[in-house]
Amino acid sequence: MNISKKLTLADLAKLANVSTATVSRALNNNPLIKQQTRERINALAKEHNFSLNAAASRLRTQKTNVVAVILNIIDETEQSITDPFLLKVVGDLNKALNQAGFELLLSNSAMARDDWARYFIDGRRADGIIVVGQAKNDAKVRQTAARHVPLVVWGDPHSSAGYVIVGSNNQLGGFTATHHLLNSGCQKVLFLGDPEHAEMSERYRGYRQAIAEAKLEYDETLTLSIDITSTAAYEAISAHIISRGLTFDGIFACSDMVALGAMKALKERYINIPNEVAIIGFDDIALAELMHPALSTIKQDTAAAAEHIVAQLLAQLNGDAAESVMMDVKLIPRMSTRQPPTEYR
Amino acid sequence: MNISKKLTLADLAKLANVSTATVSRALNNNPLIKQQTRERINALAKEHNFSLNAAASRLRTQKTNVVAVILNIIDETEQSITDPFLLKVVGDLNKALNQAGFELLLSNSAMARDDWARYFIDGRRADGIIVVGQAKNDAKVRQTAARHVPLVVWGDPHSSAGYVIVGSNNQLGGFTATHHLLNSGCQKVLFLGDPEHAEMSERYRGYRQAIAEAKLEYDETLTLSIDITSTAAYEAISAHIISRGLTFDGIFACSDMVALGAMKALKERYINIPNEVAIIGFDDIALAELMHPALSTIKQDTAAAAEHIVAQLLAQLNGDAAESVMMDVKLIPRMSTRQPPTEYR
DNA sequence: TTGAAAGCGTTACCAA
DNA sequence: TTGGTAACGCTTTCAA
Repeated sequence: MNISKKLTLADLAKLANVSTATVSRALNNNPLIKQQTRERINALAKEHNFSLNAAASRLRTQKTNVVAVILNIIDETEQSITDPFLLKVVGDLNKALNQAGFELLLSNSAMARDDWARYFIDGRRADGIIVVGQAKNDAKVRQTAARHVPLVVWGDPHSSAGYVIVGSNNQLGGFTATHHLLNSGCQKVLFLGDPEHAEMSERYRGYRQAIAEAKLEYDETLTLSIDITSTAAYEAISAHIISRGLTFDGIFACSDMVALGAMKALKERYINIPNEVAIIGFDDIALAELMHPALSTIKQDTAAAAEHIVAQLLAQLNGDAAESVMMDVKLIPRMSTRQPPTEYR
Repeated sequence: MNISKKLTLADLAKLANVSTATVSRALNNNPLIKQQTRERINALAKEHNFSLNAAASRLRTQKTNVVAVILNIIDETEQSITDPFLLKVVGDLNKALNQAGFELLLSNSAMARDDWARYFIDGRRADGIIVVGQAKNDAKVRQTAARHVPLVVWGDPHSSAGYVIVGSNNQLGGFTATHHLLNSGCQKVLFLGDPEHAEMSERYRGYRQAIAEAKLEYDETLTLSIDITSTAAYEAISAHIISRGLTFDGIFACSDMVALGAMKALKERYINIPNEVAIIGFDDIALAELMHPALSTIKQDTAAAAEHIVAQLLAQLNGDAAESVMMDVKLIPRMSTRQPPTEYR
């Protein structure tokens, strides 16, 4: 369109025969400005396709209206970026941030520079930081929190670590999942996940608690510690069956992706789900109900979580007190844990 | 840590007993600066945890080192943000952009303001724009391209639309997929997708071409036009079988997610895959091989694509000529199209 | 090899 | 209700 040099606010002021101060106020909907003037200037701005220079505005106001979102995962080994659950969280965060007038600057721990607070906050690239996932080691998160920058972490709220955490009640989720399996007739429930990983360790705690409350003996060979990926799950279940046989009749997988890997291993051996082995996951990703049999799971409400995360971040930006939030989880029973009719039992 | 006011470059200059110009040059690795001075200043900067104010820097240089990535999908109805393929693309773009020294500002078409060029480029929020997906209607993309801003689109390179496109050879992909089904013994191949959608329409073209080349008659009742989601696929296949019966023995699904929806519909009816109906998808998402049976598909190399996209964007930023790039696709045969042993045929 | 100083385009204070 | 003007913190030209 217009190849001529980019219009500045000063140019617009000249065109409108007012001061730059007036134009600035009009464009920012400052109530001081007379209604008529505001409309005139806005019309002119639209006509000339004018838009404020964000860099200048940010320099002047010391505010960026940007939030850095860091996917805190270690490529390859850990829960990888291919996990649809993470995308769901990012998508919901994007929506919540936009509604609050912020933009989303995306990073992940493999890329973000060593010092998040320094790079994003001191460097005036963002006003606040959201970290998705506590990973196995939250050293970087702690380091960031120590700088007292606006920060909210999606993780496990049980771990009171000196920073604000929003997350599901993982322990209850683990308990509910395991309890559901036991209720469906399982006697030997296997845990498939990473008991060292912040959120997963809480799910594991819930698992142990459900076993204990059912007065069942805990069998440590039924705790399979793996990376949180489908592939690792597939391999672990396959290896277990090969070396020890089918020593379990239920699986609590610490995420839906992990559950899918396990299901593949079972199906390959023509082990019937749920009759021989029932299985339940965690997250309720879109794929869960597309599986055959449809995968039972513990649903995390990511949309609501995203709103809480943004709300807690805004509180910090306004200098108010922020607090961790524990989200409820919900059992979604599907075919993969369906109790068989009595005559077959 | 340091609660005192944020250090500026000027403060650092004072501490080092040099001018601001020298500090600026030192921090930006300007070769004019004496080695020794540079080291001294860098050490001081590190010691004081100094970091440049990006806003000021951007204002001065008129460069942001940010690229806006817009997920061009319409929520709910179209290929939704829950498609893991999109996350893969975003992840790979993030990596490629970081390597080139850029950050990724994430948006989606539902959120990005009406005029992308104005908002991101004129507003100095980003130096360039990457649009992921041409969607059904590329009006917004054309409008952006008309502004002659640095822009690269992930889409179908066949559609020469006045902007630079990087994407797979979708037509060949569609042909290869359909040809593979026919080769595996299918006679009546159903197309499941959206022939109106830019990339999908090319896959559809390939499908038609393969049918024609095999001298088979085209049956229009075997073209199922649906939104590009698993749910729509599940419903369409279910409805088709109910109303017309099993009139097909192969399905070319325009994406893996669509294929998964179709598989669910088949399995629910105990229709054997691949013996009664073979099925192939497109994308090769991580889940494809986790399905049971594992899903045959056409693999798109997203990592390589991301690098091409960034390279073409960089070319435009440097004022060089940029061109569309067509990526090769690859057939990944798995169990969902496995030819049964001869004695069963 | 370094320094002085002019701006980049806004916003917000103080006056009018 | 509006205007004049001094910053915001950096980079870069020109001079030394």
